[in-house]
Amino acid sequence: MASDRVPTERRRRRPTRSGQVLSEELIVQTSMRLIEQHGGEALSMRRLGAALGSDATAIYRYFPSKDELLLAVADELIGRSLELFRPTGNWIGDLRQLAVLVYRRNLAYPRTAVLAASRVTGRPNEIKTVEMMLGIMRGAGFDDAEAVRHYLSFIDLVLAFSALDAAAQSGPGTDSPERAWRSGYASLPPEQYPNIAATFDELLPRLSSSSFPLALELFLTALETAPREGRRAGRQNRHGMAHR
Amino acid sequence: MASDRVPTERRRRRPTRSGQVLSEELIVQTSMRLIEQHGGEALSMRRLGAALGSDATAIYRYFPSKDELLLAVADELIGRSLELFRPTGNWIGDLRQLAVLVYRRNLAYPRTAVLAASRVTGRPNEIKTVEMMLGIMRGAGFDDAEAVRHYLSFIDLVLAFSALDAAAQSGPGTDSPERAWRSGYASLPPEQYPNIAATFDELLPRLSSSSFPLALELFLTALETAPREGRRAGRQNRHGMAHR
DNA sequence: ACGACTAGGTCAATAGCGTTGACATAACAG
DNA sequence: CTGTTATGTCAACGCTATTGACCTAGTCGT
Repeated sequence: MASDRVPTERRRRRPTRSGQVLSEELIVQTSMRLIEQHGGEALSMRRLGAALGSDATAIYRYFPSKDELLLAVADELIGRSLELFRPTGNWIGDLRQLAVLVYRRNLAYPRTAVLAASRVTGRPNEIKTVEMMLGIMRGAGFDDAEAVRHYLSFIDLVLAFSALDAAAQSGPGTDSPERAWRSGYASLPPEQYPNIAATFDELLPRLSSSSFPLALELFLTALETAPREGRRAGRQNRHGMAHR
Repeated sequence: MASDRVPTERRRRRPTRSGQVLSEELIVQTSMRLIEQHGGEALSMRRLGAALGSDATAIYRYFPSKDELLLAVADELIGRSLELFRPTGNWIGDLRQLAVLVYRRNLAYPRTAVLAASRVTGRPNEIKTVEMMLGIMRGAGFDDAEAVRHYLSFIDLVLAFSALDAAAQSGPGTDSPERAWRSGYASLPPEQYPNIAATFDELLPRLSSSSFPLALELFLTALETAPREGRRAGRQNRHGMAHR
C-alpha cells in the first residue's frame, strides 16, 4: 500500500541548463492554477503537460510521482499563507493573525486546500511554520508538553475548519452544497420535518457562512486563560474525556 | 462541470425479483468493507463488481454513477452513527452524545469518513439527523436563527475534526503521518529549529491524539452559557469578526 | 397459458488515467 | 572532441468510469 517511500536525499542538485523550459516552481504554479480553475479531479498529468506546453511525462523529470507534486503544491500553499505574517510580540494576537492568514489563504485556494489541508508535507514551508508556532507557544510561557499540545490543537482547529469550509465552497461532486440543499430540502413534508420547515428560510443563507471565527475566539480565550507555568512544574488535565 | 444533476425522482420503484443477486444495501455494505480494507482509492467499479461476484457494470442498475454510490455510502455512515443514540432530554448531554457518536463512528470507518464527511447527501439519514439536531436546538430555547447558527457550528465542528482525525489515521499517500514526521523532522539541525528540537520527544506521541474532546467541551460550554431567548425577541452578535 | 414487457445481468468498447522505458537532443565537463 | 548527463518526446501498459448492445428469466395482462 505505497509503503516504501524512501526517505533518501530529498531532491538531487539540478543545475538549470539554458535550454530548460520547465521548473519545479512553474509546475507547481501551473498545477495550482489548473486545480482552482477546473477542480482537483481535473488535474491530470496529461492536462498539466498540455498547460505547460510539454509532454505529460516531462513532469516526471521534476517530481517522482503525482503525489509528490501534490505535496509540493501543499507546501506552496503553506508558504503563501505565511508571507503576510508580521509578528507583533503579542502571542495571542500573533496566533489569531496566523489562524486568519492560513484560513483565508485556504479559502482563497479552496480546491487546492481540499487536497492539501490534511497532508503532512515534510517540506520547508511546513517545517518553518511548525518551528514558528512552537516558538510562539513556548514564548507564551507554556512548557514543552503544553506547547506541543496547544500547538496541535491550534493547527488542528485551523486546518479542520479550513478544509471543511473549503470543501463546502468548492465541491466535490456538485457545484455547491447550496444547490443540493435547495433542491432536496425545500420540498420535504413539513408535518414530518417540522424543524427543517420552520427554520428553512434561516438555514439556506447561513450555509455559506462559517463558524470558524466563533470557534477560533473560543479557543484563543481558552488558551489565554490557561495556566502557564513557565519553568515551574505541576500539571493538570482539565478535561477527562477519553481520547479515541 | 457536472452541472446538471437532475433533481428528478430520487429512485424509481424496484420490485425485487426472485432471481436477484444484488441490492442497494449489499452494494453499499460491500463498498464500505472494500474502502476500509484497501483504502478509498482502491474502490473501483471493477473491484467492487468482483467482490460482489458480478460484473462491474451490474452496479449501474442500482446507482447511476460511482458518485451517487458514494453518497449512499456516506448516508449509511450517518445512519450507523445514530443507531446508538438515546435521547435523554438534557439537551447539552444529548448534543455531547451525538457529537461523540458521530466522531467515534467516523473514526471507526476512517477511510470512509474521509470520503463522506464533507458531502451533502440529501438522503434519508442525513435529513433525519438535521431534523433531530434542529429540534434539540429549538427545544433548548434558541429561536430559529440561533438554532440554525448553532446547529451549523456544531455539525461543522464535529465533522471537521472527524474528517481531519480520520484523514490523519488513514492516509492518503502515506501509511500514517507519524512515519513522515519521524523520518523528516527527527533529523533537522537543532540550531536552526530549536523549538522543534526541544519539543520533539513530546511532539511524536501527541500526533496520534486528537484535540477534538477539548474543542467539543469548549463549544458546549459556550452554548450552555449563550443567551437563550425562548419566544422573546432581541438579537445580538457576540463576535464581530468578519465572515469570509 | 401465452405473449409482451422489463428488471437485471453479461460483454465489448471508448476515452482517459498514472506511470514506465526506450529514444532523441542538446548542453556541459574533461 | 568525446563522453556524460539533463531534459524533453513517444509508444505502450494496465488501470479507471461509463455506455450501449445483447441476452435471459421472471412477471404481468389478457
